[in-house]
Amino acid sequence: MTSAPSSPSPRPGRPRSAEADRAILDATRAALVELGWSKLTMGDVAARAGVAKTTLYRRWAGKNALVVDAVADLFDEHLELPDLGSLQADIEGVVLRFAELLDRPETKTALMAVVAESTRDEALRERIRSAIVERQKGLVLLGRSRAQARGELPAEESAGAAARTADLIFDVIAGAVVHRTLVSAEPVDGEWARGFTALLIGGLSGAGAASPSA
Amino acid sequence: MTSAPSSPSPRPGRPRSAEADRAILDATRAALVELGWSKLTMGDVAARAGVAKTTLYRRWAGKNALVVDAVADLFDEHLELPDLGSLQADIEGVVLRFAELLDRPETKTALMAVVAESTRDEALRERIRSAIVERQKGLVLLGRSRAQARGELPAEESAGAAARTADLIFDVIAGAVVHRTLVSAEPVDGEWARGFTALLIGGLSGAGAASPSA
Amino acid sequence: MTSAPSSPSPRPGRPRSAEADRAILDATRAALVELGWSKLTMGDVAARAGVAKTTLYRRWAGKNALVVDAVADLFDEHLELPDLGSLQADIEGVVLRFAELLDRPETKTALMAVVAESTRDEALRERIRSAIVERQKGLVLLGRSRAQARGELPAEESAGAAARTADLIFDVIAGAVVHRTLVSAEPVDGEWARGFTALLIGGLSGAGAASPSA
Amino acid sequence: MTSAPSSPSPRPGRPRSAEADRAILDATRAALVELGWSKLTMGDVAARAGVAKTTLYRRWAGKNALVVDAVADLFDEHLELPDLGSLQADIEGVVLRFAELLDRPETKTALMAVVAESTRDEALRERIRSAIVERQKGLVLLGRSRAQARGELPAEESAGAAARTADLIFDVIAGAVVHRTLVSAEPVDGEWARGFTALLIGGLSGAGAASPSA
DNA sequence: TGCTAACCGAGACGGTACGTCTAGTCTTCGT
DNA sequence: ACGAAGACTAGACGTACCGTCTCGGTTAGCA
Repeated sequence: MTSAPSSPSPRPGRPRSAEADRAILDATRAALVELGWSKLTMGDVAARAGVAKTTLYRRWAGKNALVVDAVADLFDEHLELPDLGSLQADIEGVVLRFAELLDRPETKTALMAVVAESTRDEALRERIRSAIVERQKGLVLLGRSRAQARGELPAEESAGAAARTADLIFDVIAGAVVHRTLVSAEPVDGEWARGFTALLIGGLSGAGAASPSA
Repeated sequence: MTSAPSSPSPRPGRPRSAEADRAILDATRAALVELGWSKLTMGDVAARAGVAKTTLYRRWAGKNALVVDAVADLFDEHLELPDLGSLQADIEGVVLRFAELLDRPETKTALMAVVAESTRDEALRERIRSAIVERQKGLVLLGRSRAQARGELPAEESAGAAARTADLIFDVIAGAVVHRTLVSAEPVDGEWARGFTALLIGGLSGAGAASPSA
Repeated sequence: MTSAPSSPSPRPGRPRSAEADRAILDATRAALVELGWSKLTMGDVAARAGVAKTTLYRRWAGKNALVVDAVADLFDEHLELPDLGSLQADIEGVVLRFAELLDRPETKTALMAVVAESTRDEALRERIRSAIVERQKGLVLLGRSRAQARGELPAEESAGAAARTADLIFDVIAGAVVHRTLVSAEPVDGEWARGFTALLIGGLSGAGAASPSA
Repeated sequence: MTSAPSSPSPRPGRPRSAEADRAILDATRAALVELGWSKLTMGDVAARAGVAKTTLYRRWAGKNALVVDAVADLFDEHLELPDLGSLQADIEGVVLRFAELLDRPETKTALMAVVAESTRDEALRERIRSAIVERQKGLVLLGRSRAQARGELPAEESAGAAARTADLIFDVIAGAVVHRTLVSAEPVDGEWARGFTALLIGGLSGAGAASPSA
């Protein structure tokens, strides 16, 4: 399946390791596209990757962990925040990028499934948080600091309020896009993104609303 | 939900046991609480309900459809919108009620799972929409018309814009609460609800935010 | 076969449909031909006969009893012993008739199956004996008395010996034909029947062999 | 019986457990004794053998094939033909041994059942023939050659006649014993064996009985 | 003519077994 | 020491029949 490496390593160890990892994650994504989460099986992934099931279980604890890693790769590649010059453009941009990512069949079917599983599995929840959620949240922080630098948003009163507001904004953006895409099953297009962004900016800039005194 | 009540002529043969339906849905909820979505099995539900597996499959196509009906009942019971006197109070109320519902173990574990499955199953998606989503969306419409009657919100310019805005608001509210609860795994308490509501009302009453011309 | 016709008092209520009985037995034979014993189901027989399953169970205890009655009818129709003028011709005739009956798909598949079941079911064994076996054994007795009348066979020494010999001959004839047809799966044709009959008559007429002193 | 031992190269992967095979066949026989053919289930056999159902189905196509192999073992162990010095003694001996085998609960309940199934299943018929029937037929050939060596029976005129006669004798012996035991449900004791043997030897040594010219 | 009892169809019911599938582990050989 | 191959235990899957039951409705004989 894989070319025999010419490296004359004297001890047979793990020349496959890195290559196998990639093949497995690729196979996982391909299987997600074709079969969806619930029909995806470890045996099928192993066969696609040209790898024994043993090898999968040696590296991942199970289906959940494997899929999290497989889709996390996608988030790494596709989530970034180019500076588009204004807060509105930045938000619209990230909304559209995120929606595009969610619309891929491999993420669409996998993301909610692992979230569902994570309600019963603390380790999985932590893995999702570190592999996916925190990276997204970073975008919110980055966007806000840019907007504050541009003068579009006021500085926060305190570090605690800043964190709370960032969490709120993150949940609103990610939640709205996910809900629109997966639950309402309607497309997130330019029009929707503009409407949503207008609503959000209106809320953020309005009357100090985002920092409740309590 | 299962039968077509329009037919006035009773079909021949032994009628289905209404008691079994109730027992099955109760058992499903109990099993969700104890086992969670992924460990729930049809055989276990049947055993808890004191019913044969055949009876389950005669009424529901599978685990997905069964669980949708089981949690839909909870939405029926717990989702309502008492008039609290102001738009802010109404929104905070519905947010807290919805969060409370999502925090129940049976919904927490089941909701994202069936949504995930629905990405591959059109019939299931439709079932979720009619059994759960549309009822929630009704609350948004009700709340808005109350607010308009109170003068807190302006009337919509057109029916199309009204529907688009309602969908947007619905996705924002439901998405934010779901994301906060299940993905961020943080509590939706009074403070968060106030912050979120302030953000939303700010956006709604802000400069033309709710009606993008495009 | 099923009813007790001796009772002169007609029971109150609607009498059982005689037509249903016939339709059920016909349907059973047809199902045996098409499906064989193991694939035959009560529900299928009921559907073919245009009758509810309840009606079957009201008349027969189960699949075994039903099939015994269905094939017993065939034995009634096809087992007789026309006087062909000599012992040899009589035996060859009955062998060929019995073989022909066994070669029908409905008997071939059903007979051994009910015999197998009867090893664990005394009531079924009795039903087979009275409905099938005893009638066949009658043919042996009839054939022997004819042969004795013709002078082809000597009279028996005692009633006990007579009964024992008749049983032996019956088991030899029926057993050989059944074994040839179902186990060896070879045809019982005229040649085989002649060879078998010669063997049997040789044994019967030879040196008082059929009546061991013990 | 299950494997093709011709391949000298050991297939890759974990080899099948020989112990499991033995445990399964033992469990099958035990279940036949306790439950009989019709109540025997694959799941029960698996549980008795301490084996997963999958393992059964990996080796045998179903209940029929499994039971054939299980009873074939008994035939291997218990069917042999010690030289008792005379044709009569040899036949009586084999009749009694065969009857004893048939009287065991595991064979009594299973043999007719698989024969019945074999009327609809060519592969099963072939399996029964090779695993059981041919071995029995070998005994007939052996007994005849011994008798011919002793001068008790004449040599055959042709190979074809020899084969035909052997088949006939086999069907007569096996058929009579089976019919006596399972259909007539009467014991095969020494007296019956003597009577039957006398009948058979009389027929064999009688006037040209064994070689019909046609 | 109406009563009553047993019949009939249809089909839902609690059970049990089926044969398949997947998870995750274990064993063997080859490199 | 690792990897592929594949057998292993365990257990859920969804289906098929079993034999029973509950319906509404029918068909006799008796009053």
